Amino acid sequence: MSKSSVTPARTKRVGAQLTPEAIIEASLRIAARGSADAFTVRRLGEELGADPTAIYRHFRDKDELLLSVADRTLGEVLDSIPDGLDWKDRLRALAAGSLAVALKYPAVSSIMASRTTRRTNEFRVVELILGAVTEAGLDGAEAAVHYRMVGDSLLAHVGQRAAYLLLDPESRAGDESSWNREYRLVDAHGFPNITRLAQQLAEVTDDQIFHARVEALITAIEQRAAAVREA
Amino acid sequence: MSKSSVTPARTKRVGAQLTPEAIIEASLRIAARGSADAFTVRRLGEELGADPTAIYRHFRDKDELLLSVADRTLGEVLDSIPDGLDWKDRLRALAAGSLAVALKYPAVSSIMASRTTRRTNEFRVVELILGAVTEAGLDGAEAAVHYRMVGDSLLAHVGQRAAYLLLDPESRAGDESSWNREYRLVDAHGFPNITRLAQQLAEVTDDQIFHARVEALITAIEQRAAAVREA
DNA sequence: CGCCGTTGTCAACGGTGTTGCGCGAAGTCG
DNA sequence: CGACTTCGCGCAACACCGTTGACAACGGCG
Repeated sequence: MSKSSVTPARTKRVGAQLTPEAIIEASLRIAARGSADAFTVRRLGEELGADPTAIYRHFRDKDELLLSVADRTLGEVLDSIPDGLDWKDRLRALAAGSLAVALKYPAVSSIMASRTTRRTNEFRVVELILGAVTEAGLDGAEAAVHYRMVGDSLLAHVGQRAAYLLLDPESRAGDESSWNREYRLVDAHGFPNITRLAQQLAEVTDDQIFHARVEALITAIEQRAAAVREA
Repeated sequence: MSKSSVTPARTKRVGAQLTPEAIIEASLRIAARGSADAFTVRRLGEELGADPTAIYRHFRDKDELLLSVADRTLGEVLDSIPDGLDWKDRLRALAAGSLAVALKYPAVSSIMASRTTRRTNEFRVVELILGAVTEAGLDGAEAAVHYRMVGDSLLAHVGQRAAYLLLDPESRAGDESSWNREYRLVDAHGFPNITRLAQQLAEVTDDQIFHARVEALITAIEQRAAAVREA
């Protein structure tokens, strides 16, 4: 105890087959395969060529591993954002990057939709959004609330899309075709708007929705900043 | 086949202990208890005083039951919306009602955040939102996209809040305290905005965020309608 | 009455995350 | 250099999950 607590960092065995890094990378490889139930401890062991339970020597439980993996994907998002953009385009780039990464690792981001990693890359994302709303002209409590609005909305939308990707094929088929089936058959008297817009509802694309949601966030910040400036 | 298809409704046994109704109500009772893993087939059997697998005589699988239960909760939402509101207040009432129901049955709405029930009450909600955006002045593809924006955003936010409620206590404690712990300790040079706004970030309430998100949706519809009117 | 479909029970299957035990090798120290 | 400790790993097992198939009891109907 006396000596080991003096040099705790050196305790690492050189010949350790598994490292947190290797486990995280294997997790990403599995998550990228996309199939719904892909990311299990046993499959992770398979991918690593090791016993599944060996993972527990490096992460307390699957949740802690997941947080680490998720933070790694946040790093990918940040790397995709170019410098020199104004606040609006920075938020747009963040949104687009988040979506791309979420669709790349759906198993991860669907679970993380309502979590925080509390790790370094998350701090960088928070800083980025706060910088954007600050540049837009908000500060103090206003900035804090609008950061949370942007962060939570982005996370939620991206998690939604990822979760949808993970649905078993039959459930997804049911959801997908509903606009062309169930919604076409509703009673025209009771549901005039659905009846009138059935065709357009079936034609809406995910990208249109995503665009509308992102622009709504930007507009909201803009409006609030304008109101503050006036006061 | 010939006779049973003539009177399919009468096939019901009079003495049937279990009915779809009873199962849905038991599910709601369990979901309302709130604990994370509460809603399992075995616990449902316990609540019903029957064998867990008896449920499969009335629902194809747990997913189908879940869709039915979710649609029932949508009914509760609709019942909470008063008549005679203009489109903005109708959307606000829908949002508030959805949140209230989601927090009442977190186990249900957290799973349903990226699903559609394709059942009657969902049609009514869709009709309601479409009516609102129509009243706001949108039509055709514009109305369809903005309906999806509102519907998906609402579902996502509400599912997020519900999922958070279901987190095991230690994870939730970690997430909750992070604004007062990890975020207070970041490097002031690398993260000036976080450092400056740490106090305000810790003080943001869920209701403030919810309000901001709902108003952002309304503002976006308003702006789009104004732009369309001008053209 | 006797058939038959419906409904509940029971045991079991394959899957999940997780833990306790033992082994063997790497690092430390007399 | 040998003994001792430490620790990463494999193995077997546990509790729980959703789901299935066989079987028994029961009611309605010919």
